[in-house]
Amino acid sequence: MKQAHPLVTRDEEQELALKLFVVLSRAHSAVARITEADIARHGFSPGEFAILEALYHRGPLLLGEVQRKILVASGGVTYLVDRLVAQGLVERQDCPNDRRARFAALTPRGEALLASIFPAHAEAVERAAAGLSPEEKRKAIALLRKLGLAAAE
Amino acid sequence: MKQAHPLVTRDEEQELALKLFVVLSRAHSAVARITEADIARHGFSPGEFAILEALYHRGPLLLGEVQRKILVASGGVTYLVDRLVAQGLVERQDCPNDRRARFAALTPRGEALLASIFPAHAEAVERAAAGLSPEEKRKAIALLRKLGLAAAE
DNA sequence: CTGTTTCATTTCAGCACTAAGATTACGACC
DNA sequence: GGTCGTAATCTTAGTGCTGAAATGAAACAG
Repeated sequence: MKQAHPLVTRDEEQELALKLFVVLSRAHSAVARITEADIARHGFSPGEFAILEALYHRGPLLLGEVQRKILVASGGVTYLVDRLVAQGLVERQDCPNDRRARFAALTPRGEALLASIFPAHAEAVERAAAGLSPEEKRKAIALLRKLGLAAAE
Repeated sequence: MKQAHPLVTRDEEQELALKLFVVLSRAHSAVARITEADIARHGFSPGEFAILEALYHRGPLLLGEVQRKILVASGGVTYLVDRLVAQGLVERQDCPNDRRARFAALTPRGEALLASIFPAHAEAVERAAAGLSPEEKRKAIALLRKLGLAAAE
């Protein structure tokens, strides 16, 4: 299909890949450090907050959907949802069509909490990403999406 | 200084930042999943391998330098170096100028091991990054570096 | 010197999460 | 309508790492 890029040797290609991996890791960890500090202010772990955010924006989700969305191991979903249930922010609901499956959904209290803390969180994310202009953000989004989709096969 | 970008509203800016954060997280985790699977083949955790790699490419490093390079908590360096010392791959060396500080350095066995496994690891990273052309990799590297440096303050 | 502050590393307790296996339920096919 | 493969969730034991406090050493002020 696509011929190897003729002006780039294998070694240069490999060096680019290694460099890309380094800056990707460092950028992610620098940005995550900021957003996670904001999350920690409210006493949540990253995984807990990821679930709250997913349910807040998409409504009730099957636990398996939650797992795919937030990328944790199967046991992790159970663990995290249990903790949020214990805080009264999330509840499990039986799935009418499939007795194996269950929904996770925000309780009214969880809904209210997220409505109150999400705007400030979005601003923290905005500050963390403030190093790029809107054009640059758009380019970075397109490139990262392409990279991520290819790496996920 | 730089005027707010006049064609982009606050809400659009925030949405871009949130989207960027999502694709950054997903790209990182997709790529890391591939490289960590390769690392696990040799029985190392990501942190252990990061230390081996740093010492392999830069030679002996002070433990504090290792910490900054691989971005772990202070206790993490001690823990990880201890494990590598127990496997005979790394050794601690006293620092002549400062009795508080210590170097970590590869042993001959660690050096030989890395020489034997690093090429295949580099190829795994190359495959993980194969979704982008060399031009795209260069653009992504520049953008991610800018983003990462700004987020790290 | 002496005291205080700062720095490099280690110790230790604890936590967020993983991975493997168990459980229960669906679905399709004889 | 049993059987078999597969899917969704939960259980459990364990791990890789964090964060705070402790240790010991340097640096600097007075």
